[in-house]
Amino acid sequence: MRQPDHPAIDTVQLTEVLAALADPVRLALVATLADGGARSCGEFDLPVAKSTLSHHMKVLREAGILTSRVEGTRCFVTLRSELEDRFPGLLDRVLALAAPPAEG
Amino acid sequence: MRQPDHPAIDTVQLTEVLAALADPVRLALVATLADGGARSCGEFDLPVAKSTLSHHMKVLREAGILTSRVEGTRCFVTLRSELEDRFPGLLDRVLALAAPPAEG
DNA sequence: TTTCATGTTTGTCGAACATCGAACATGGGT
DNA sequence: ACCCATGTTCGATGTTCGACAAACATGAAA
Repeated sequence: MRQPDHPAIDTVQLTEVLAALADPVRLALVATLADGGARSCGEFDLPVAKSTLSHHMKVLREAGILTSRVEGTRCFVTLRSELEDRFPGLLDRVLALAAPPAEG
Repeated sequence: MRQPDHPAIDTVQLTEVLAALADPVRLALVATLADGGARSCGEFDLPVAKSTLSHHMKVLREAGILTSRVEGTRCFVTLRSELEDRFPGLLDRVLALAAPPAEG
């Protein structure tokens, strides 16, 4: 597996980021990564086929939201820290609001 | 013209709001309303046909982002203040980041 | 009532999207 | 070399989106 390309963070548009986050599967995916840790793609427990998951990863990567790193036969993803430089506070806010109510 | 329906703010989903904002025309539209004032639909200077504009208004209304009020033959729109209750800080953050660089 | 202004609704189009399964590519183990 | 695990890419399918023009609805003005 070749290392995937990541766009220069300056070229990422706000509407592109919003569109990437405007999907339940992708938002759940990003929320899982919110602790800053890395995950292999297979670790996500989402109700989609692996090809679909791969697609969503690509959308998030191209929106500058996460980075992929290939290691052996696995692919680790992390939130892309530069997104905070480009759109300060955006992801934090969205993730805070996307978080489960956490009451009771 | 009948008064348009607005969804109960509790029923609005975050992904729906994000999707509504993830379009350049709609984002520009919302940014114009950011001063809190009302505008009639015709006041917006956007490069789309009026039917298209009407469609975008509908999307924003159904996402709980703005309210429409019909007055005579005109239709006034405003940002919907309850959105702030539902998703605190979201619109502020997005609009701050969408704002023109304002340099020079 | 006829006309005009302002929006909305409807129908249509092509583009983009979400999803899947199948096929493929790659690397690690045995 | 062979097999398995892990992802990616491809092709197909159905849905949604954004755009427009045309038709409609409504209210105000003449």
